[in-house]
Amino acid sequence: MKTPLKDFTKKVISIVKKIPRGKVATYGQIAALAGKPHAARGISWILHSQSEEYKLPWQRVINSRGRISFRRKSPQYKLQKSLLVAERVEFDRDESVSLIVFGWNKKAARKRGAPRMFS
DNA sequence: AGTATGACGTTTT
DNA sequence: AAAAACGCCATAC
Repeated sequence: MKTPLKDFTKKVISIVKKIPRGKVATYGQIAALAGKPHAARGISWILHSQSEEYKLPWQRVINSRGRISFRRKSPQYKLQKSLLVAERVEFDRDESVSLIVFGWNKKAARKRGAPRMFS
């Protein structure tokens, strides 16, 4: 047995599991919901190491810009994108998701406004 | 205890 | 606007 997970981590796990199908949340948003608004980085560790163990819908967690946080060519990027597309999440041509439309909790989208669709 | 890693976020160059 | 710097947090070793 590994070291018991901290409350924060368990909280994060339970929150991630609550993200509805077809919606996405950001790392910072989850961290905030778990009580540590600045632990976005910690979230990445959790998803990286515990997603299999706890069957987390890790694909529904993206960064604050509404984009997938992997390099475009990586297999993980393609996997995540296909999983999301399968849930009816749409990507615009900049490979970004509108947090206004698909964000689980709209507050995250608020802050920064919708990702610029054209530039 | 100090360093390294991880899928981040915000501010400053 | 793009890139770098900085800050932040949880684990592994």
